[in-house]
Amino acid sequence: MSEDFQPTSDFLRILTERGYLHQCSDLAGLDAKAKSGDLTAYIGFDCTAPSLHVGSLVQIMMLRWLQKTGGKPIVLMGGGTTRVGDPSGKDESRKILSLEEIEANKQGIKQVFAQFVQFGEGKTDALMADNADWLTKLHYIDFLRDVGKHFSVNRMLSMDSVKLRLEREHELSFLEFNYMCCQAYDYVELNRRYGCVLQMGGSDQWGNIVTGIDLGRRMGTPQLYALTSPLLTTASGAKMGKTAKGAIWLSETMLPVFEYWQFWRNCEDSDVARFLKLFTELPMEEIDRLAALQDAEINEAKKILATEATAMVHGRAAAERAAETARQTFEEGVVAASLPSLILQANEIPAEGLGVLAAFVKAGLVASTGEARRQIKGGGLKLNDEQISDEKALITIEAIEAGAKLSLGKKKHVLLRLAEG
RNA sequence: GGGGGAGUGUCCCGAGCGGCAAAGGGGGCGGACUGUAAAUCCGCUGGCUAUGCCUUCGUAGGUUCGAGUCCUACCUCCCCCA
Repeated sequence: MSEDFQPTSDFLRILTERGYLHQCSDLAGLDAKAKSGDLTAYIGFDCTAPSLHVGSLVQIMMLRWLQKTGGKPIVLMGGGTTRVGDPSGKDESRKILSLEEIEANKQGIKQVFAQFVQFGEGKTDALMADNADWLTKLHYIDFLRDVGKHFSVNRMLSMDSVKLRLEREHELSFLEFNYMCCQAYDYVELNRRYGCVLQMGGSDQWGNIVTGIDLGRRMGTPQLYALTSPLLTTASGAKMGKTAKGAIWLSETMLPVFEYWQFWRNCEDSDVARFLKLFTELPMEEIDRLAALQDAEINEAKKILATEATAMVHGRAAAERAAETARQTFEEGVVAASLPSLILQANEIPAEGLGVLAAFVKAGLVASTGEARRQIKGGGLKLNDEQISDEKALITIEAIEAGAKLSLGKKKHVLLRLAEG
């Protein structure tokens, strides 16, 4: 990488100073292009889930910055490539999703984007494309002759996405082997349709992106560019956004706002500065000030990080509500009514009361009654801040009406409530 | 095409003389200590109507009172020869 190069375009300057930049095929060339005020770039997202999670947030933010600095972002939905399945970073083939599922996922993902970029018809308005529009119309023999002849199997075999499967001795189907060809072709197609000259993505996409540039050159596109962001891990090396309890989703229906806020609040000290730069839009001077805080004071920076990052996804009002809920819960020790809650129908509760094991499972705090038992043994479950020692304990309707708070550890809380009427 | 080896707990890596819910790590979760952090120490890390029952060792059969372990076929992978 060319550490010496000082970008002069707003876009690359911001990406550089905020830590989005991992690799770029030609910084100087791209910088000039960005400066010309006519930069169209895309990032592809496969429709494998009904929402995106924080693992994709870096990419989303890059599109947002692109728009803010005068470029045109294209969000490419992988309606076609999702039917193939990207082998990058996966041990096994993903199960084939039905067209309905893919379509539903696409809608969910589109909603997430509406929070971050402005869609429309204007020059810098974002555009949403779907590669199903062209990939599903290709004819096999024509595609092999026109596109396939440009691919070298020798080089395809050396790509990380392929090598991983080979090294782990897992099967790689011919279907998946073709994924990179589809992605490369997407790039060419987006250039022809919209004049897109930059593809961005996570560092694991480098190979696929460069393959697209190469294909473009052979098929007569103008010079295309590649830019990747670092693969996000926490300071202790764990992959971002994936916990045992599930991914950190960006959609409220899949993860309560409070828990999203908590995710950022609980980051490691050494991640604070990096996360502030990547996931908030606070000015750099402010971030420098926050990052300089030491010891317990850095908690202030974490709260700001949590609120700013949450506001980005869920809106300022919801973020501040989450911050207030956290303040009451952790700083005052009060039971905040705005904690995530589990609404129970009266008929779900047996006359003698609801068993604690079942209650914790229903609340989603533990995955099974077995885990609930184990947590009780380890002293991890609490009812209204009292450690539960008897796994047969019951929670009566009266107790729920009086207010019942279930806790796993010190940080995860769920209120039990009775449905109205 | 011929010969040799391998696939283990649905997060990963990896032991496993026919009695195995299966050693040990890493990761994760909980406890102690803290600042809702890190580091450190301790516990847990198949499911259930639970002193018992059910499901797990690539897939499908077979031998056996009993199979991760032995046999057969198939799938996938690695190595050597052609």
